Amino acid sequence: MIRILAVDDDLHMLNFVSAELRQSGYEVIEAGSGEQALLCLNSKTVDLAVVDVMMPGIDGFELTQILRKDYNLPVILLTARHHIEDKERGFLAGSDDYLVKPFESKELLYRVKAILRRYDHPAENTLIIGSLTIDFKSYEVRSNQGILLIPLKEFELLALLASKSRQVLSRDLMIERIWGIDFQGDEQTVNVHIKRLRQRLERFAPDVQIITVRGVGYKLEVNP
Amino acid sequence: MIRILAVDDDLHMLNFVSAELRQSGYEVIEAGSGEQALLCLNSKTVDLAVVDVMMPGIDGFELTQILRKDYNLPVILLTARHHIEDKERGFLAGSDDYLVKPFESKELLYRVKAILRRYDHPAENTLIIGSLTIDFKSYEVRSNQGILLIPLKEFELLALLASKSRQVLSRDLMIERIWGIDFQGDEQTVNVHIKRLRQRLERFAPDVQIITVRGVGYKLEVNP
DNA sequence: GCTTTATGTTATAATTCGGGTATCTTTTCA
DNA sequence: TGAAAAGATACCCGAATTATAACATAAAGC
Repeated sequence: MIRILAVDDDLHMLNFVSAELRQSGYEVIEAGSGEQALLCLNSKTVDLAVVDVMMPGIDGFELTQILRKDYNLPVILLTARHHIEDKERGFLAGSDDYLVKPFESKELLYRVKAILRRYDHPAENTLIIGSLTIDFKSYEVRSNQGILLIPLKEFELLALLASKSRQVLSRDLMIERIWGIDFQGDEQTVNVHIKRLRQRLERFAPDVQIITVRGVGYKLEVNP
Repeated sequence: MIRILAVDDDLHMLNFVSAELRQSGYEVIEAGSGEQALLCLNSKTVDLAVVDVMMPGIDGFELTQILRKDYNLPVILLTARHHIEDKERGFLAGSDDYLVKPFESKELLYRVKAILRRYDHPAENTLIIGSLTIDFKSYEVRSNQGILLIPLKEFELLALLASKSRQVLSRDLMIERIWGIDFQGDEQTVNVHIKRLRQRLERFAPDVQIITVRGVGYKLEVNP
């Protein structure tokens, strides 16, 4: 099931959008504000976001930036105006598409489809990285050495690193994604978990390595 | 260099499109018909296609289908009409986006960028300068000699110089951009980092050189 | 209820960077 | 030509960053 996050402070519009999307077989999560949208993402994974530009608090541009950067989500922006400057801001923020209200529902659906088609949708249950297979459903990690059951936090850390393999992720980002925005603890926590994960990988999948980039964060690399 | 295939039987429009794209730094290959477009693809690889709908022979819809299916190319369709049926046909054929003529050139450019980004096109996260590739996501520098991991400050310095290659940058500017406005230290610091960077490049990418412009600053140059 | 495991904290060790400084080299121009 | 300025180079060392280990709870399993 493909899950779409719809964000709009205008309830009327929000209902319209989600009704149309649901009718086409998508699962829709509704959020009345940018803040609420981010909360939703902590508990649910989604495949695409449809976001209104004009909102109090975190506005559409800001939200788009966060969704693209931290969650790697495709975004369709909705706006009442169609000034070129708005489009410029939207695309700069990283939106994938831009719809001017009022629009026909078909228009929205086509654009949703086009984007999902392009994201060739690896929302599967497993992720293969080097000799490792990470199974999100069973929370297992497999390699040619067998099945490894690892603690949740380490699993999440590995999954996060693997989902953005080769990219350096900051400790900050990891904490936000794994522990949540309101985690009180230290960044040292990440270091410790990295250490534990490394120990496991060392024996279990020596070709997968966690590289430290001093001053920035960590990344996952696969050696030949 | 990102290469875009522009297809239109209307030469006036074709010139407009390719001029705009070229001005933004893309390499453009022009084709006056669908048939010609397919011919081009035999000799050149391209990253994206901008296709007019109304063409004699193979029309835009048909071409889109072929490009998507056989070449896995993203496609932006251009049309004079904006009937919803046309958009429907376009999206069904597999286009990624749809622009109605007349459109502003910026509109086209944003959509091109958005699509390339959607494809997670390497060009969006990397800077290529001579034999070097600077990867901002992995903080790696690659050349035909392999992968180089360099300290953060040197990486930032290289990235800055590369992003403005051939332009002379003052030490002042570099400090402001890399260390921040409130850096207390000496301009000598820059010299030292330049020295270190030079040593690295010497072995790793001899075609890329940091030139001193006495009394002004440094610039990056690529030798043939 | 006892043992084991998970997870965060704290303390300490290890490492690497990055900036300072001293000295040598080159350039410039009086 | 030679003194002064700018830059290159070599080296040092403190401090910020990260790694590691040991510990303390809490949760889960038996």
